[in-house]
Amino acid sequence: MKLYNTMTNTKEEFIPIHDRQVHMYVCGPTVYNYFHLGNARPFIVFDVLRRYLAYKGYDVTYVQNFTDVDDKIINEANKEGISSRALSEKFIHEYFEDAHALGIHDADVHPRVSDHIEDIVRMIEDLIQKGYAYNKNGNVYYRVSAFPDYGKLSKQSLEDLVAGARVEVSDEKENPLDFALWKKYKEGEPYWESPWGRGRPGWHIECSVMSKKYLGETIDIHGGGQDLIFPHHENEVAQSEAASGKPFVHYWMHNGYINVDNVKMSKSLGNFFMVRDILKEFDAETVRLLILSIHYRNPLNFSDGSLEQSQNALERLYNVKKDLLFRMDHASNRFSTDEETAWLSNLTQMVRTFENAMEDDLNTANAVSVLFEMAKLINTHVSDFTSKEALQQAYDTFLLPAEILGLLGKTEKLPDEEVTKLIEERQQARKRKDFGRSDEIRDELKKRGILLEDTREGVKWKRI
RNA sequence: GGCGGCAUGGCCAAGUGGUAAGGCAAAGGUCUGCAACACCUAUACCCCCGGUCCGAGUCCGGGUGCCGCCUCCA
Repeated sequence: MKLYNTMTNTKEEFIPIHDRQVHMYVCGPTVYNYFHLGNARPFIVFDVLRRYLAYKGYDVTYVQNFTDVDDKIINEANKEGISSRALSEKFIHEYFEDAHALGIHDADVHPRVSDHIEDIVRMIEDLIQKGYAYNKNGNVYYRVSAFPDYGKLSKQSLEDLVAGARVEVSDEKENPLDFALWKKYKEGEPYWESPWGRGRPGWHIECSVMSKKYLGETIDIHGGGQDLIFPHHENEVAQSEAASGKPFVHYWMHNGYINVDNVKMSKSLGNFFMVRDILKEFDAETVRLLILSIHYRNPLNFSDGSLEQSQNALERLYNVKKDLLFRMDHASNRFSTDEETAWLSNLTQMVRTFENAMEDDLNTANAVSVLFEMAKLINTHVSDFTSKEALQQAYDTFLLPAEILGLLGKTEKLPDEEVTKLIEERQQARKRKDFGRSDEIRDELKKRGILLEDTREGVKWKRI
């Protein structure tokens, strides 16, 4: 499998540190609000990467943190007049609600900053001791000049960074690029005791600490949005490698943004769509399909019709699934014919194509297109085949890649007795060519969300 | 100023130098009592100008336009 590594700006063959194990860390949300579509992209993308690696037989350990100590949380909590803890508890809960709705599997560990203060303090002490950090009046800063590789991830030199720096000038800092590891207590903020007095950790140190704690000093994959490359991930590299003297991450993966009118979707610009709101109108798998229809490193321009397009496309795939289920109900128990076997072999071949796409730097856009090619192959020939065995195999083969992408997971409830009766009555009406009554029943069922289709094999129904 | 990305049919979107995937929408047709599903058919001078090559959407040079990071941000 090849993965694009931001550190080297090339696609590289993926070789895990430990033979069949993969340790990956993905930056999780700052929990002060519901998450929006842009936030959802990495959650979905890395969820799919993780599923694929597991499918390939890797034992994946996946860590995604919650940032629950942060300026934005403090501000929001103060605005609402509740504690930071209460606010972050609420939105951690809301995170899981939306993530589960989107079919995002839980990480193996979801560590929170507030549960790791001691570990953070220890690492900061270590950095001070090694000369990579200094305490000024209860604020502890990372000494960027002590880490010669600073800038290697974002491909910036210290001089260039200083020239473009828009950071606040502070008398306390030796260098304007030095960043806070520990922030001195201020009125109205949560605090913990530390060797430097009361205070709270800065943003970047948490990921270094929690990544090391749960995955070790050197990990396989670290993921997140492109906007985290600098300063967040650059700073993580500086902290972790300074402390351990070892490489921090083998493969840095960064997803592109979701744009609205070609401008990055973000909270600060206000041009965002919350997943919570989108899910009121659209199915979760529609959102997944939209995001997976585009290569993860490319920008996704979100517009009015985006979700409708994906919704219609998804329906095409579901039609195949439902059709196969319907036909399996009406299938014979004989063994597959040679023609059926050949057909299935073509389908299976497409699973290889799917894997090739996934292994080319997680090209889910191509992987998704394979689903549609399978759909076409099935639709074109399925009416010729009647063996239950063949249909079941086609069904399994078609759903295998879909499952890895987290699609086509919904199952339909059977229609209730009354609906079944109406369908039967309509069949009788059609037999005696009473199309008035027939259409009446069809309209009635449509109102109840059930769509009827008359096929050569019988009446098919589906929920809309 | 530094670093990076993008530009492919009405829309979305892949594309490893060798006849331009796939989806959505619209059109015509087949099937159907009608419809729906499905299938078939047509539909792209790949932002511009140079260059390398037998051959370039793909490589090189130069433009144009748009965007991002360098401050919180997925």
